[in-house]
Amino acid sequence: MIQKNIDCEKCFASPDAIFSLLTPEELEYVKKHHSCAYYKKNDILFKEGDEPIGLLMLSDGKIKVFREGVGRREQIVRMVKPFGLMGFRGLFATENHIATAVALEDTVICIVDKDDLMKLIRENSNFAIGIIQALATELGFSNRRTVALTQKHIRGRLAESLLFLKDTYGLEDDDATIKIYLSREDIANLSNMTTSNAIRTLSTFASEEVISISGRKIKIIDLKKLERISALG
Amino acid sequence: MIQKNIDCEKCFASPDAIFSLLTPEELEYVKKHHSCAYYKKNDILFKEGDEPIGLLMLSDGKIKVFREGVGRREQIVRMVKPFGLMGFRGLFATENHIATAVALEDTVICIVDKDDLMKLIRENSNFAIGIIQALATELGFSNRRTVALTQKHIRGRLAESLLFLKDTYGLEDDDATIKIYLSREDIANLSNMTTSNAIRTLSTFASEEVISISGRKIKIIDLKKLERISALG
DNA sequence: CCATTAATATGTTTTTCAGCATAATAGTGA
DNA sequence: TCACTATTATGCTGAAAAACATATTAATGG
Repeated sequence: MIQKNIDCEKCFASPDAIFSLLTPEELEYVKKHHSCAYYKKNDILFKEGDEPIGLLMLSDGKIKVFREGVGRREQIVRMVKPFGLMGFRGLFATENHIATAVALEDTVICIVDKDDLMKLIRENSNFAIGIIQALATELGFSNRRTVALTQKHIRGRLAESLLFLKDTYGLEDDDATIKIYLSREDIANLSNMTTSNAIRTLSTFASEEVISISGRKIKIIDLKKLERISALG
Repeated sequence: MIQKNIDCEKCFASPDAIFSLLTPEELEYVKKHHSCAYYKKNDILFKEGDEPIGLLMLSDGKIKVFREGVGRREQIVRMVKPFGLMGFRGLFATENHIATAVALEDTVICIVDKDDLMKLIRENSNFAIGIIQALATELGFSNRRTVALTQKHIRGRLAESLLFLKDTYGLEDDDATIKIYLSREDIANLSNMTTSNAIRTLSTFASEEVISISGRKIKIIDLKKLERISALG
């Protein structure tokens, strides 16, 4: 699965990626020592219980990270977009992965092994602060999400998920269609509801002309209304 | 509210506290530059929307951290025990507080302002890693909790909360009574249910002889059973 | 110490949503 | 291409939990 030193240039070039915080020497070092991995749609990057191997940066593609709860029902806790970091939390909490990561489309990731990661954190305080920022942002997201998922009703949860997907992956050229191709089941697992209810509620939103649906493509027609539904709960 | 340089010795002496990672010089510096703050039961440490001022370490007491959701209903996202860190997440995510912290009993905290905090993180990689560990652990907790709160049924959620309180604050000398004094409302806000349902379900647990209740004191009678209820959902 | 308010307790009603069933449609592999 | 499977769609039923109502008990302040 893992091929050495191919095709993560984007990770090293993008100003959005955490590697932009490295010194030229460190960057050179990482370029030499990292690995790349390629995954096809539905491939598993890591599973709950696996030992973390280091820092994974998504170079290309989309990933869902979920936990299995009661009755193997999955709850998506994160959606990753390019240059997002994964897989290193457990290293620091000294535990194995508590979630599973699956590619939603063909995906390339960049891997920095744990020793190199620790080395960078120790040597470069900017990089360490970058890691802290990533965790702090993610924790904020998680706390907000906990409350939204537990307190909002189905319509509110689904509306919030759609807005979240829009914010995360953006819109297509029509400036309306959410740039992700998710099954109804994934949308349900993101929004803490059954697949039936995700389908049903999406249909309702469509009939209310808040969104329009064409297969798995979801177009936001009335953003204000969608935001209102989300805010109201 | 804030008095300078009094009574946080514990924070500087405990091997459990993050300050144990500081060099003697840094420790001296923090001892000189920190502040102490004293709060009575129900006092607010910080509110959702407030600007973070630095790192808060709980020296003595107990604190709940919650977010207000739909209809001002509060969801507790964290319970802090001595030497736990608070209030710095927003500094790194560059946003204001997204939650409110309230003292559950008389409380002493130690405050390191943000400039000093940044200085320590930049200078001492062990300290930086300590901060990373705190965030990583908290994020793991939050993710687990999201799934438990959304997927488990009332009994499972309440059982889990009781076990969580036991693990966080420990047991009294009888090795059974949970060492915290919480209102039913707080228990409900921790467990994502209405106060009525918290009261009702606690009564049920008592009648099933899983716990026994004496006012706000909760004694765990059948730990195995409680764990089973929590695991089952 | 009493009056007032807050917290706890418990019963009843209503809403929300999960669970199940069934059908139609879309995807996939031999 | 056709058979087979997965996904989407929709209706119906029942369980779970919120909302509401009303006592009862405990805590608090004048």
